Amino acid sequence: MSTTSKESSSYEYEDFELRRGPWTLEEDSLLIHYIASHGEGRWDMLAKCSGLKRTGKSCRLRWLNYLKPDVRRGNLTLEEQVMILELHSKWGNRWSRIAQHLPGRTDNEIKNYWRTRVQKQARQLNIDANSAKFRDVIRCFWMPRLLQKIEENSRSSTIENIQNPPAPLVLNQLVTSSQAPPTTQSSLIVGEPIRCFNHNEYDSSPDNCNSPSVSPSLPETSPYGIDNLAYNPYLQSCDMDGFNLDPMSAMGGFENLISDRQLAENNWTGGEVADSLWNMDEFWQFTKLHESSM
DNA sequence: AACTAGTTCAACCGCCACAAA
DNA sequence: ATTTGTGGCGGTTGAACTAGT
Repeated sequence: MSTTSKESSSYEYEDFELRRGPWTLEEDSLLIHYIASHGEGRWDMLAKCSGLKRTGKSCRLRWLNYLKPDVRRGNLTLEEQVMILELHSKWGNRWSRIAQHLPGRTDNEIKNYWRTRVQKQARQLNIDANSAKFRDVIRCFWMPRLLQKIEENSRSSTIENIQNPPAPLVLNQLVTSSQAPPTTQSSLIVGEPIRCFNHNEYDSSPDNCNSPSVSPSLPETSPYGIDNLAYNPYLQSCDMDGFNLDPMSAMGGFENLISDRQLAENNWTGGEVADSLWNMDEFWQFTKLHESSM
Protein backbone atom coordinates (compact mmCIF):
# COMPACT_ATOMS: atom_id res chain seq x y z
CA MET A 1 0.00 0.00 0.00
CA SER A 2 1.40 3.32 -0.95
CA THR A 3 0.44 6.95 -0.88
CA THR A 4 1.87 9.98 -2.50
CA SER A 5 4.81 11.42 -0.70
CA LYS A 6 3.04 14.73 -0.43
CA GLU A 7 -0.05 13.35 1.22
CA SER A 8 1.91 11.00 3.36
CA SER A 9 3.83 13.91 4.74
CA SER A 10 0.68 15.55 6.01
CA TYR A 11 -0.46 12.49 7.89
CA GLU A 12 0.65 10.75 10.96
CA TYR A 13 0.08 7.09 10.43
CA GLU A 14 0.33 5.64 13.84
CA ASP A 15 -1.64 2.49 13.76
CA PHE A 16 -3.37 2.26 10.42
CA GLU A 17 -2.61 2.32 6.77
CA LEU A 18 -4.61 4.30 4.29
CA ARG A 19 -7.08 2.39 2.23
CA ARG A 20 -7.17 2.88 -1.52
CA GLY A 21 -9.33 1.67 -4.35
CA PRO A 22 -13.07 1.26 -4.51
CA TRP A 23 -15.13 2.34 -1.54
CA THR A 24 -17.09 -0.23 0.41
CA LEU A 25 -20.67 0.17 1.56
CA GLU A 26 -19.43 0.49 5.13
CA GLU A 27 -17.11 3.31 4.19
CA ASP A 28 -19.85 5.06 2.27
CA SER A 29 -22.18 4.75 5.19
CA LEU A 30 -19.57 6.06 7.59
CA LEU A 31 -18.89 9.06 5.40
CA ILE A 32 -22.55 9.83 4.88
CA HIS A 33 -23.32 9.67 8.56
CA TYR A 34 -20.31 11.72 9.51
CA ILE A 35 -21.21 14.47 7.07
CA ALA A 36 -24.84 14.32 8.16
CA SER A 37 -23.85 15.16 11.69
CA HIS A 38 -20.80 17.35 11.11
CA GLY A 39 -21.30 18.85 7.68
CA GLU A 40 -18.97 19.12 4.73
CA GLY A 41 -15.61 20.77 4.62
CA ARG A 42 -12.40 20.27 6.56
CA TRP A 43 -11.84 17.10 4.62
CA ASP A 44 -8.53 16.31 6.17
CA MET A 45 -10.02 16.61 9.64
CA LEU A 46 -13.04 14.63 8.55
CA ALA A 47 -10.85 11.83 7.29
CA LYS A 48 -9.01 11.67 10.58
CA CYS A 49 -12.01 11.96 12.87
CA SER A 50 -14.53 9.82 11.02
CA GLY A 51 -12.59 6.63 11.41
CA LEU A 52 -12.23 6.26 7.67
CA LYS A 53 -8.80 5.11 6.63
CA ARG A 54 -8.88 7.41 3.67
CA THR A 55 -7.27 10.68 2.77
CA GLY A 56 -9.26 13.88 2.99
CA LYS A 57 -9.04 14.18 -0.74
CA SER A 58 -10.44 10.74 -1.23
CA CYS A 59 -13.33 11.49 1.12
CA ARG A 60 -14.06 14.74 -0.65
CA LEU A 61 -14.03 13.07 -4.06
CA ARG A 62 -16.24 10.22 -2.96
CA TRP A 63 -18.74 12.62 -1.45
CA LEU A 64 -18.85 15.12 -4.27
CA ASN A 65 -18.83 12.63 -7.13
CA TYR A 66 -20.97 9.89 -5.74
CA LEU A 67 -22.57 10.19 -2.33
CA LYS A 68 -23.84 13.74 -2.25
CA PRO A 69 -27.65 13.59 -2.41
CA ASP A 70 -28.04 15.93 -5.36
CA VAL A 71 -25.66 14.02 -7.60
CA ARG A 72 -27.51 12.83 -10.67
CA ARG A 73 -26.68 9.42 -12.01
CA GLY A 74 -27.31 7.87 -15.37
CA ASN A 75 -26.88 8.90 -18.97
CA LEU A 76 -26.52 12.51 -19.85
CA THR A 77 -29.62 13.89 -21.48
CA LEU A 78 -29.54 15.40 -24.94
CA GLU A 79 -29.91 18.82 -23.39
CA GLU A 80 -26.98 18.20 -21.12
CA GLN A 81 -24.88 17.01 -24.04
CA VAL A 82 -25.65 20.15 -25.97
CA MET A 83 -24.78 22.22 -22.94
CA ILE A 84 -21.46 20.44 -22.52
CA LEU A 85 -20.53 20.86 -26.16
CA GLU A 86 -21.49 24.48 -26.09
CA LEU A 87 -19.72 25.33 -22.87
CA HIS A 88 -16.64 23.38 -23.82
CA SER A 89 -16.45 25.37 -27.03
CA LYS A 90 -16.38 28.49 -24.88
CA TRP A 91 -14.19 27.44 -22.00
CA GLY A 92 -12.24 24.38 -23.07
CA ASN A 93 -11.36 21.79 -20.44
CA ARG A 94 -12.74 23.78 -17.55
CA TRP A 95 -14.70 20.83 -16.27
CA SER A 96 -15.56 22.24 -12.92
CA ARG A 97 -16.83 25.41 -14.45
CA ILE A 98 -18.88 23.52 -17.00
CA ALA A 99 -20.29 21.31 -14.26
CA GLN A 100 -21.58 24.36 -12.43
CA HIS A 101 -24.05 24.82 -15.27
CA LEU A 102 -25.27 21.25 -15.18
CA PRO A 103 -27.01 20.75 -11.87
CA GLY A 104 -26.27 17.41 -10.31
CA ARG A 105 -23.49 16.55 -12.74
CA THR A 106 -19.92 16.40 -11.59
CA ASP A 107 -16.82 17.64 -13.28
CA ASN A 108 -15.57 14.08 -13.33
CA GLU A 109 -18.62 12.85 -15.18
CA ILE A 110 -18.42 15.61 -17.75
CA LYS A 111 -14.73 15.02 -18.22
CA ASN A 112 -15.38 11.32 -18.73
CA TYR A 113 -18.11 12.11 -21.24
CA TRP A 114 -15.79 14.33 -23.19
CA ARG A 115 -12.96 11.87 -23.20
CA THR A 116 -14.94 8.74 -23.94
CA ARG A 117 -17.56 10.09 -26.31
CA VAL A 118 -16.35 13.27 -27.86
CA GLN A 119 -12.65 12.60 -28.15
CA LYS A 120 -13.42 9.20 -29.52
CA GLN A 121 -15.01 10.87 -32.51
CA ALA A 122 -11.93 12.95 -33.05
CA ARG A 123 -9.74 9.89 -32.94
CA GLN A 124 -11.92 8.09 -35.43
CA LEU A 125 -11.80 11.07 -37.75
CA ASN A 126 -8.09 11.29 -37.19
CA ILE A 127 -8.19 14.93 -36.25
CA ASP A 128 -7.03 16.71 -33.16
CA ALA A 129 -9.83 16.99 -30.65
CA ASN A 130 -8.60 20.44 -29.72
CA SER A 131 -8.39 21.70 -33.26
CA ALA A 132 -10.62 24.30 -34.81
CA LYS A 133 -11.63 21.74 -37.37
CA PHE A 134 -13.01 19.39 -34.79
CA ARG A 135 -14.83 22.23 -33.09
CA ASP A 136 -16.46 22.89 -36.43
CA VAL A 137 -17.39 19.27 -36.77
CA ILE A 138 -19.11 19.51 -33.42
CA ARG A 139 -20.81 22.76 -34.27
CA CYS A 140 -21.76 21.84 -37.80
CA PHE A 141 -23.01 18.33 -37.23
CA TRP A 142 -23.14 17.11 -33.73
CA MET A 143 -24.90 20.00 -32.08
CA PRO A 144 -27.50 20.50 -34.81
CA ARG A 145 -28.31 16.82 -34.65
CA LEU A 146 -28.65 16.92 -30.90
CA LEU A 147 -30.87 19.94 -31.15
CA GLN A 148 -32.92 18.31 -33.83
CA LYS A 149 -33.31 15.25 -31.66
CA ILE A 150 -34.38 17.38 -28.73
CA GLU A 151 -36.90 19.06 -30.93
CA GLU A 152 -38.27 15.77 -32.14
CA ASN A 153 -38.51 14.48 -28.59
CA SER A 154 -40.22 17.61 -27.41
CA ARG A 155 -42.70 17.42 -30.25
CA SER A 156 -43.63 13.85 -29.54
CA SER A 157 -43.91 14.56 -25.85
CA THR A 158 -46.04 17.58 -26.62
CA ILE A 159 -48.46 15.39 -28.45
CA GLU A 160 -48.48 12.92 -25.60
CA ASN A 161 -48.97 15.59 -23.00
CA ILE A 162 -51.18 17.92 -24.93
CA GLN A 163 -54.03 17.51 -22.50
CA ASN A 164 -51.90 17.74 -19.42
CA PRO A 165 -48.79 19.68 -20.27
CA PRO A 166 -45.89 19.36 -17.88
CA ALA A 167 -43.84 22.35 -16.83
CA PRO A 168 -40.99 22.79 -19.30
CA LEU A 169 -37.52 21.89 -18.18
CA VAL A 170 -35.38 24.96 -18.33
CA LEU A 171 -31.66 24.73 -18.29
CA ASN A 172 -30.71 28.18 -17.35
CA GLN A 173 -27.25 29.25 -18.05
CA LEU A 174 -26.25 32.42 -16.39
CA VAL A 175 -22.83 33.15 -17.74
CA THR A 176 -20.86 35.15 -15.29
CA SER A 177 -17.55 34.68 -16.99
CA SER A 178 -15.48 37.68 -17.85
CA GLN A 179 -15.11 36.07 -21.24
CA ALA A 180 -18.79 36.36 -21.85
CA PRO A 181 -20.70 39.49 -22.70
CA PRO A 182 -21.88 41.13 -19.51
CA THR A 183 -25.51 40.66 -20.29
CA THR A 184 -25.28 37.13 -21.48
CA GLN A 185 -27.97 34.94 -20.09
CA SER A 186 -29.29 32.03 -21.97
CA SER A 187 -31.76 29.29 -21.55
CA LEU A 188 -32.26 26.06 -23.32
CA ILE A 189 -35.90 25.36 -22.86
CA VAL A 190 -36.89 21.83 -23.46
CA GLY A 191 -40.41 21.67 -24.69
CA GLU A 192 -40.05 24.98 -26.42
CA PRO A 193 -39.01 25.28 -30.03
CA ILE A 194 -35.34 25.02 -30.76
CA ARG A 195 -34.86 28.22 -32.59
CA CYS A 196 -31.56 28.93 -34.08
CA PHE A 197 -27.91 29.19 -33.40
CA ASN A 198 -25.37 31.81 -32.88
CA HIS A 199 -21.72 31.87 -32.26
CA ASN A 200 -19.16 31.94 -29.55
CA GLU A 201 -15.58 33.06 -29.30
CA TYR A 202 -14.21 30.14 -31.22
CA ASP A 203 -16.32 31.05 -34.18
CA SER A 204 -13.78 33.62 -35.09
CA SER A 205 -11.77 30.73 -36.37
CA PRO A 206 -11.28 30.98 -40.12
CA ASP A 207 -11.98 27.30 -40.25
CA ASN A 208 -15.56 27.51 -39.26
CA CYS A 209 -18.48 26.25 -41.25
CA ASN A 210 -19.74 29.54 -42.54
CA SER A 211 -19.55 29.62 -46.23
CA PRO A 212 -20.82 31.75 -49.07
CA SER A 213 -23.45 29.14 -49.67
CA VAL A 214 -24.99 29.54 -46.27
CA SER A 215 -28.72 29.81 -46.45
CA PRO A 216 -29.81 33.43 -46.30
CA SER A 217 -32.33 32.54 -43.66
CA LEU A 218 -29.59 31.77 -41.23
CA PRO A 219 -27.04 34.03 -39.64
CA GLU A 220 -23.97 34.48 -41.70
CA THR A 221 -21.62 34.87 -38.84
CA SER A 222 -22.76 32.19 -36.51
CA PRO A 223 -24.43 28.98 -37.38
CA TYR A 224 -25.41 27.96 -33.88
CA GLY A 225 -24.96 27.88 -30.23
CA ILE A 226 -27.36 28.14 -27.38
CA ASP A 227 -26.01 31.29 -25.93
CA ASN A 228 -27.36 34.73 -26.33
CA LEU A 229 -30.62 33.49 -27.68
CA ALA A 230 -32.39 36.48 -26.32
CA TYR A 231 -29.88 38.87 -27.81
CA ASN A 232 -29.44 37.45 -31.22
CA PRO A 233 -31.25 39.57 -33.78
CA TYR A 234 -31.61 36.57 -36.02
CA LEU A 235 -33.83 34.84 -33.56
CA GLN A 236 -36.84 36.76 -34.67
CA SER A 237 -36.44 35.66 -38.25
CA CYS A 238 -34.95 32.26 -37.72
CA ASP A 239 -37.92 30.33 -36.60
CA MET A 240 -38.68 26.76 -35.93
CA ASP A 241 -40.18 26.10 -39.32
CA GLY A 242 -37.08 27.17 -41.11
CA PHE A 243 -35.03 24.92 -38.93
CA ASN A 244 -37.33 22.03 -39.48
CA LEU A 245 -37.43 22.36 -43.21
CA ASP A 246 -33.76 22.56 -43.67
CA PRO A 247 -31.87 22.05 -40.49
CA MET A 248 -28.56 21.66 -42.23
CA SER A 249 -28.96 24.49 -44.65
CA ALA A 250 -26.31 26.47 -42.85
CA MET A 251 -23.82 23.83 -43.91
CA GLY A 252 -23.99 24.91 -47.50
CA GLY A 253 -25.28 21.64 -48.85
CA PHE A 254 -23.31 19.32 -46.61
CA GLU A 255 -26.49 17.83 -45.34
CA ASN A 256 -26.50 15.47 -48.30
CA LEU A 257 -23.38 13.86 -47.02
CA ILE A 258 -24.95 12.51 -43.90
CA SER A 259 -28.14 10.59 -44.04
CA ASP A 260 -30.56 10.04 -41.25
CA ARG A 261 -30.12 6.37 -41.81
CA GLN A 262 -26.47 6.66 -40.94
CA LEU A 263 -27.29 8.70 -37.94
CA ALA A 264 -29.76 6.12 -36.78
CA GLU A 265 -27.28 3.36 -37.37
CA ASN A 266 -24.55 5.13 -35.53
CA ASN A 267 -26.72 6.52 -32.79
CA TRP A 268 -24.37 9.40 -32.24
CA THR A 269 -26.99 11.55 -30.68
CA GLY A 270 -28.92 8.90 -28.92
CA GLY A 271 -27.64 9.64 -25.46
CA GLU A 272 -26.34 6.12 -25.27
CA VAL A 273 -23.01 4.88 -26.43
CA ALA A 274 -21.79 7.23 -29.08
CA ASP A 275 -20.43 5.64 -32.16
CA SER A 276 -19.06 7.11 -35.30
CA LEU A 277 -21.33 9.49 -37.08
CA TRP A 278 -19.76 9.24 -40.45
CA ASN A 279 -17.51 7.01 -42.33
CA MET A 280 -14.21 8.49 -43.30
CA ASP A 281 -15.02 8.92 -46.98
CA GLU A 282 -17.96 11.09 -46.20
CA PHE A 283 -16.08 13.05 -43.62
CA TRP A 284 -13.34 13.91 -46.09
CA GLN A 285 -15.97 14.82 -48.62
CA PHE A 286 -17.26 17.20 -46.03
CA THR A 287 -13.90 18.71 -45.32
CA LYS A 288 -13.13 19.13 -49.01
CA LEU A 289 -16.40 20.87 -49.62
CA HIS A 290 -15.90 22.87 -46.52
CA GLU A 291 -12.45 24.05 -47.45
CA SER A 292 -13.36 24.83 -51.04
CA SER A 293 -16.16 27.03 -49.84
CA MET A 294 -13.80 29.14 -47.75
C1' DA B 1 -18.35 -21.19 -22.97
C1' DA B 2 -14.07 -18.90 -23.45
C1' DC B 3 -11.36 -15.51 -25.05
C1' DT B 4 -10.21 -10.84 -26.75
C1' DA B 5 -10.75 -6.05 -27.66
C1' DG B 6 -12.96 -2.01 -26.70
C1' DT B 7 -15.41 1.09 -23.45
C1' DT B 8 -16.75 3.21 -19.21
C1' DC B 9 -16.11 5.53 -15.06
C1' DA B 10 -14.54 5.65 -10.17
C1' DA B 11 -10.52 6.73 -8.11
C1' DC B 12 -5.87 8.35 -7.91
C1' DC B 13 -2.02 11.61 -9.02
C1' DG B 14 0.36 15.84 -9.32
C1' DC B 15 0.15 20.54 -9.55
C1' DC B 16 -1.50 24.89 -8.09
C1' DA B 17 -3.76 28.55 -5.28
C1' DC B 18 -4.81 30.25 -1.08
C1' DA B 19 -5.01 30.99 3.84
C1' DA B 20 -3.07 30.63 8.26
C1' DA B 21 0.83 30.31 11.17
C1' DA C 1 8.44 37.04 3.56
C1' DT C 2 8.38 32.23 4.08
C1' DT C 3 6.56 27.79 5.30
C1' DT C 4 2.96 24.59 5.91
C1' DG C 5 -1.56 22.63 5.49
C1' DT C 6 -5.55 22.08 2.85
C1' DG C 7 -8.73 21.94 -0.89
C1' DG C 8 -9.70 22.25 -5.82
C1' DC C 9 -8.79 21.17 -10.50
C1' DG C 10 -7.49 18.74 -14.72
C1' DG C 11 -5.08 14.67 -16.37
C1' DT C 12 -4.48 9.80 -16.09
C1' DT C 13 -5.08 5.01 -14.76
C1' DG C 14 -6.92 0.54 -14.31
C1' DA C 15 -10.65 -2.57 -12.78
C1' DA C 16 -15.05 -3.83 -14.23
C1' DC C 17 -18.08 -4.31 -17.73
C1' DT C 18 -19.75 -5.18 -22.59
C1' DA C 19 -19.69 -6.68 -27.25
C1' DG C 20 -17.88 -9.37 -30.71
C1' DT C 21 -15.93 -13.68 -32.34
